[in-house]
Amino acid sequence: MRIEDVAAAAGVSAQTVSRFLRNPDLVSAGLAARVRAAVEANGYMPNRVAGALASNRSYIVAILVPTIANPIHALPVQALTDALRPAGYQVLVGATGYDPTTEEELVAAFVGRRVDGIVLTGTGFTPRTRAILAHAGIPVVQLWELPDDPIDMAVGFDNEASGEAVARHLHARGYRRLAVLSHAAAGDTRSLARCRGFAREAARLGLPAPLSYPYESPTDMTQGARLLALLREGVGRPDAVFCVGAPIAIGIILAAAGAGVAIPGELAVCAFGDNDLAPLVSPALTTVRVPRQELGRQAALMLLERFAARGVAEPVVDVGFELVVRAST
Amino acid sequence: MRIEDVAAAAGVSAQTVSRFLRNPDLVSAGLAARVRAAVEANGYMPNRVAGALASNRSYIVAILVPTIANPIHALPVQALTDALRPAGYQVLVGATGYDPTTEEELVAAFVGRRVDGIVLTGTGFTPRTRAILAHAGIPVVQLWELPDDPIDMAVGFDNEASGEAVARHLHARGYRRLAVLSHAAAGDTRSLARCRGFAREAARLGLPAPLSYPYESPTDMTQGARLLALLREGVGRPDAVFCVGAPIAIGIILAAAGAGVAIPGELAVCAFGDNDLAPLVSPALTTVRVPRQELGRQAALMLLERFAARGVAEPVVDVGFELVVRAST
DNA sequence: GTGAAAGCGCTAACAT
DNA sequence: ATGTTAGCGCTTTCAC
Repeated sequence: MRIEDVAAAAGVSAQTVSRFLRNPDLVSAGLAARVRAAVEANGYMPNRVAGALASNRSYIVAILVPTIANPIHALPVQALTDALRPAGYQVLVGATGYDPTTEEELVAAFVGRRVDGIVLTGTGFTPRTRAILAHAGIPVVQLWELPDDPIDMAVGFDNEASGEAVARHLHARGYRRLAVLSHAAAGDTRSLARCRGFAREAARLGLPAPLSYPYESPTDMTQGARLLALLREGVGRPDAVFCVGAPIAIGIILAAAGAGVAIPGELAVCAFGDNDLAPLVSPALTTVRVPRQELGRQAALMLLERFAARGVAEPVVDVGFELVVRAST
Repeated sequence: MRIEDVAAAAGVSAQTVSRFLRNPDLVSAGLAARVRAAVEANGYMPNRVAGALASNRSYIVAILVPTIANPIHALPVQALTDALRPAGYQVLVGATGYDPTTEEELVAAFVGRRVDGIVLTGTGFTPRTRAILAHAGIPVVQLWELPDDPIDMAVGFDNEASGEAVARHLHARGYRRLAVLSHAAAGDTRSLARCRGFAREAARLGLPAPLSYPYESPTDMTQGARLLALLREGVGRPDAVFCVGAPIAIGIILAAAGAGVAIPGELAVCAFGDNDLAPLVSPALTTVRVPRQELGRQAALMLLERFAARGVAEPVVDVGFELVVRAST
């Protein structure tokens, strides 16, 4: 069933049906009624692929995340999806696994599909990724960071500053022997930035360089026991640890209870990334909270503004972060 | 830059470029080299929208979930995405929020986009949803259940049986005053099935009907304290509770520590849905584990088989479930 | 307000 | 192995 068949059934031209479908007000009441009847009688569903080809608008937005399985990224995807749907947009998701090459391939695939916009939870772009995006000329929103040299638009916060804030907090609480646990993937540039800020501020405060222990899986809470043991054996016995990823911190707190390690007495624990569990574990976990929903929602709003051809006033939006101090430090 | 421009640059026909792009082996080595050079020189990216229209294959699969923000659903989305990508498919996600009407709208939108297949984490379909799907004639996989009357294909397990298994386990452990906590949304038919199985088996074992307390947000662990209090005041003081959703159970276990309620001494706790935290909390949580990755992966495999026009031997796949007994019961 | 004509950029089917 | 022809089903543009 094509638009022309509906037109024939309604005794109008295909153009009238097309107009009615997109904006019923453009069609006189009489014809509108006939078209509506014909559409319903035949169960006609417009072919949006053909529409996309003809209009050069796909009404699809793509989002790239390291992994959807991590709630920290699933939430922005959900918020983006929700904010875009009322405007008729659907969301295509790609998981890069923190791999810049996969990211490049996905960007190429999405550009080939002529998506109307792309949201990137970046992974240290390859030069070609940037080139493809520039060449495609579609709106791009970088999420989770505030790049000096944005590809196009960005919604994020200052990752280095978040690490600095944590270092200052631990220092103010009297902790002097710091450690940091972070994700080892090369593509996780934002984790690196947080660590960088943490180490720099520690140095500025006259503290020794934080001991650093990388781990592989950012969501694997069972790593807690292993990492806790590592910390307890660490050179100079750290008295506070900054986990750049809340699940690891939760794992440590739960493991500490079993191992009889007093928190924060023997070891203070805090984390980047708020988590539903942070206030519930015992002791409650000090975290850096980022408005993750807002990240996705803002990205959607900026894209919609662009689609409406209104220029975006503020191409880089800082949603900020907040240090939520709880009992673990 | 269109395919014809590339063809002109390479001194071949558009068809040769098209062939080369999809299967280089179909083109002789000499021409292949020229085409490749022309493609790269011009940074040509095929327009997959036009390709989809001409071939009637979009290489897009849609998946509907209640919400992506819940890890229980995010994992199958990730697994589906991963399994489909090597075959050149991308995934469009829709969040129904457990609302059948939203589900219907999303199904209509996806069908309009001519997706090659749809995966449904169903929400008690409206009749129209079924009609749209039947009319579209595309492969459909229902996830998380084994319907008697599947729309097309299904990958799941027996939800009622999982509730029954839990009831038997609690009875065998000597618990006699059961309660069940479950999600209140009308569209959450699978939670209802688990409760039904639980209650039916309890009756068969001669136990009184389980007390039932519904809650709104399936992922809100802070509900734990409130629900724990409710249970402690419950008529006949339940000695065991089945949480149809692990986050609630985790919340209860964490709250119990603060409230000085002994688990399982004063209250046994178990849950449907395994969770990374289940083995880590104290006491470790007894759960029904479902192979969630397998759910997404199997759905992908079945769709790919269909796309390859090989008939699917087994249109309904039971991935089973497993009762993982831990210290909380 | 409505309709006719001309593509959008690709692939299927057929011919060579 | 390569080229030619004819759409895919819609929207854009322009005429009435």
